[in-house]
Amino acid sequence: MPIVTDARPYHHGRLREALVDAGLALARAEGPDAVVLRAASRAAAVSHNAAYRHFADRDELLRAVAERCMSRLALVMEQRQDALEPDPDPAARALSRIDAVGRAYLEFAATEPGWFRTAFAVPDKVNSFGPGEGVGARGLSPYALLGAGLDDLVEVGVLPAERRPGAEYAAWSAVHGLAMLFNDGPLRDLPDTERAVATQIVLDVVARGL
Amino acid sequence: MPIVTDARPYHHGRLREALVDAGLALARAEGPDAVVLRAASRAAAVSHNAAYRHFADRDELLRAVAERCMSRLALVMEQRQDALEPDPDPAARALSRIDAVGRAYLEFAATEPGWFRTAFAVPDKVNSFGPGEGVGARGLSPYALLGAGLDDLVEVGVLPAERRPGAEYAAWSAVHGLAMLFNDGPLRDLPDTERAVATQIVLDVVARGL
DNA sequence: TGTACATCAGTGAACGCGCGTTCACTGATGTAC
DNA sequence: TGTACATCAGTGAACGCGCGTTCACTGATGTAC
Repeated sequence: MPIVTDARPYHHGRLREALVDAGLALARAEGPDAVVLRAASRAAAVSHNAAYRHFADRDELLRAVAERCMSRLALVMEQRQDALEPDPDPAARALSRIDAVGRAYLEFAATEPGWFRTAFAVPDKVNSFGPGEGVGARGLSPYALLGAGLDDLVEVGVLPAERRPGAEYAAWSAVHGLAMLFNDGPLRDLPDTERAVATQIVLDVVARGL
Repeated sequence: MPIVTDARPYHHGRLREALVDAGLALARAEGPDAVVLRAASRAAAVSHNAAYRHFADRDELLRAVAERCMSRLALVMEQRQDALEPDPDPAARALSRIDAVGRAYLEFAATEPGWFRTAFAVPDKVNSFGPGEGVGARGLSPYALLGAGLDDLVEVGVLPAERRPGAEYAAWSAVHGLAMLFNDGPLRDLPDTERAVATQIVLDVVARGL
């Protein structure tokens, strides 16, 4: 029997999770480009190629991290919705729920720019990450949460059914664009008060336009 | 007198321009990250540190390239506007001119994704690049062209004056967001026909919302 | 209950890549006298 | 008109960086018998 003098055994035990956690920390601080195998291995206190026992290559790690980032976005959306005051009026409720989706998106981009960029850093289709990946507590992706909100708008009669198809494009583009302009774009130096104004204008225009 | 046997003299003559041109080609093919001193120098057939005679560092080259990209965007906008059929109705004319701004933006992003990303790759404020930089043939930046279009809308009575402030945010965000989702985002695999639909929806919603 | 052996999960050294940047230099050019 | 000299615009070698990835390896674990 070997004498165990160190709390850290030869076998890590949960290295895969540790690497993803480390990658998440890197993504948070520096964005997707910082999610590299060597840095993640360093953070997990493991030699830099131990990672190859758990990921085929760097891209596989990045995908795992990006999926977690997407989940976090979904969770923020859900939290924002759950925090709403109960409203007896179904139309008002549906409107405030979709508003919460948009604001959560912008809040996430503003407070976690690294994670936000990382969530969109991997090539994939609309419903990224396949079923059950990149989702929140209700099992819905951010895109699905947006779609559900729009469906509700139709149901309560706020959104004409004929305008429902493709409504995601308008809502998503506007909010995504604003987030990009704020984070990495020409509006990055806009003061907070002006940001709030811009946010309100964008959400209003989309709501009115739909 | 040295015997000149080579067409390429020791002194390049217009190395700065040659490096920017090379950087532009790199940006076009691979985006802003590919605008690196060594590759640009190679393309200009010059040793890789000759560049330091003309640029303080890599970032200065990137800025010069990005500014040219922004100019190209402005030029595409102007071309789209100039190509419009003359319309006697001032309101219709103003509307089609602002529509052309948005479509040119999306067209540029779609046909020149590398340049598009590069144009926004340098940290700067709204009116990037200072006066006279990043502008089109009329001396206006893309942002200024958008603003001018919105001013026209007010003038012809299509846009209520009280909604003019901040209207840039809504228009720009929507179009920028769609471009990002198409180019580097989750909508990158959308077929062309669906792209056209999404584009139309986004432009319609913004127009109606304003 | 013991043991041989396959398998799994790590280690450490090394290679190659391309980059930014610095150094000491040389060839070409222009200008004061 | 000639010439010394400052200045400008290049060259070539080198350093250091951090990365991805591969190789041959070793320590730990689990399982068939």
